[in-house]
Amino acid sequence: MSVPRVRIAPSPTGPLHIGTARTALFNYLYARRTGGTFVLRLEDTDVARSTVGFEADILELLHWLGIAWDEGPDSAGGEDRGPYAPYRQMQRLERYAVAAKELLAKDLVYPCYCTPEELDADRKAQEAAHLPPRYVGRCANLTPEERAAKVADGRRGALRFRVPAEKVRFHDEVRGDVEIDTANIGGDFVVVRGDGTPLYHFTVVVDDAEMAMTHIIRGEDHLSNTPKHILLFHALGHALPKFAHLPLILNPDRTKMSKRKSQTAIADYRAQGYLPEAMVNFLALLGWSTGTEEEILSLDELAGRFDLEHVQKGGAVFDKVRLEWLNGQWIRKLSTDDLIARLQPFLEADRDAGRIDHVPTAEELRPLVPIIQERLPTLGSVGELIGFLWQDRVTVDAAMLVPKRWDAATTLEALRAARDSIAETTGAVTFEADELEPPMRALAESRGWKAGDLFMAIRVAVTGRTATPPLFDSLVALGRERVLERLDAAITTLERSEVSA
RNA sequence: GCCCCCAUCGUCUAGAGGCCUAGGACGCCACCCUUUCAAGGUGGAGAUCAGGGGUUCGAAUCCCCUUGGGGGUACCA
Repeated sequence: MSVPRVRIAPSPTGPLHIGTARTALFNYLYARRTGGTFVLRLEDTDVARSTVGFEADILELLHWLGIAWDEGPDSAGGEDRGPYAPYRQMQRLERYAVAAKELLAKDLVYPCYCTPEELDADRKAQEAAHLPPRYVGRCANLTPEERAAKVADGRRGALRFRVPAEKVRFHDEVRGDVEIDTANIGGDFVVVRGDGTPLYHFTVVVDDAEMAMTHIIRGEDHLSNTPKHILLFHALGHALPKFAHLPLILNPDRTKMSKRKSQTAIADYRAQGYLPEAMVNFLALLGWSTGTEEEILSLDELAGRFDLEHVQKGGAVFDKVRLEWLNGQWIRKLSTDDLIARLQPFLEADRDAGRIDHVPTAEELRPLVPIIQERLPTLGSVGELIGFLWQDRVTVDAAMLVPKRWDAATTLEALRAARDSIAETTGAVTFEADELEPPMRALAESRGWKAGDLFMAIRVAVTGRTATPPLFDSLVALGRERVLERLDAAITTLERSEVSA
């Protein structure tokens, strides 16, 4: 067989969805593994719901994930690239019209003048009679006179495909042989709306045929629709591509992943600080495995291993906890400069949201990388981790300042002693972690305190939180002046609560 | 309702008749490391392979049934 051609065909009716991204990824990986061509086509025939904003979101986030396509539009409203242009269905309308005309001429398709009300009544009647819903065929055998009468009556016909009575059999690359009786697909289905715009099942086949797709790799939700597509391929006189239906990505309750129950927009994951490397790695392993025990894999490594044989048949629950773990793995692999660069937008967002008062420079950030890199589950958690460094002041209440095993009086005494020690024994110039720690340990020992308790009191006083990166590194990052200021403020807070108590 | 698909630890999965008294990873628990939090290390609990019948010397792996779950059933995609 010739070079494989595969595609992703998103509808710009919503932001890039986890499921779409996963399907795009599998197609991309398949193309790269086989030396094939990966095409992106925009299915924008649902004019009422399609927007350029969604188109922009989809294209941009696929780029962000590193999923590159060989043919199709590169950007929203941008020009198409590739020999089968255009790749937006609304710009391919004549082609569908030509195909429809051809089918009409062969009587493979016929005009249907049924009104929505009639159709609705049919459906209700069938439901009441416990019959499966299907088009009753009212317009299937209209005479030319009857048609003319309908038209004269002002009715605009939709085009319906004549579904032949047969069993459609096909081989699915992941599921094996599938057989569906056309008696069960709902009767003659509409292919072109009354207003002349084509419908999904029609456009997808016309385009897949014209664009010479060799493999249709898509979600399992299309498995039941495949007979319609096969019938259409035959009607159009085109050879069948191979089909591969991927297992669905599921909500925790095992229903098809949805916006209602899960976070489905890729943009939201990016905004929270998930790395594209982690998203891709995670998505690839939802419904596919290498067959080995490898699991931390880059896009290139995935492309070198991907195959349809190891695609799972059953649906896969989207486990966000596992994603977070993988994200941590990828964050730890980043170079210092790379991490700093990727953190920047998140720090700016923290500043814009008022969570920090100013954004550190790359040089301020650099010495912190060793102590934060292994503590970041996501890039977005940086503010939560070390935001106290760029807040003008931290607020702590007296209760929080007192370590578990201590009382307020001890804490006050300890903070005063620590403050004095830092003020007296360390200079601004040599304010280093190595120099800060010994006097504090000595202090704890001389008073019979556990070093950990002393450290905790200082930690809370200076950062406003009980969980932070190592204390002395935090003090160094804060600088002598601010450490003393914050210790003073904490001491004052404690003194006041002593008085009122 | 009807049609189709699916079914291994809570989750993602390895497994294509004997290598499985079912392996790995996430999560969980314990311990180690340790100033907190992480990260890391070690160990542990966790699946009678949905259930029942076959086939076979032998089945998680093949067949059938049952049950459960999911998807599809639009002039949406």
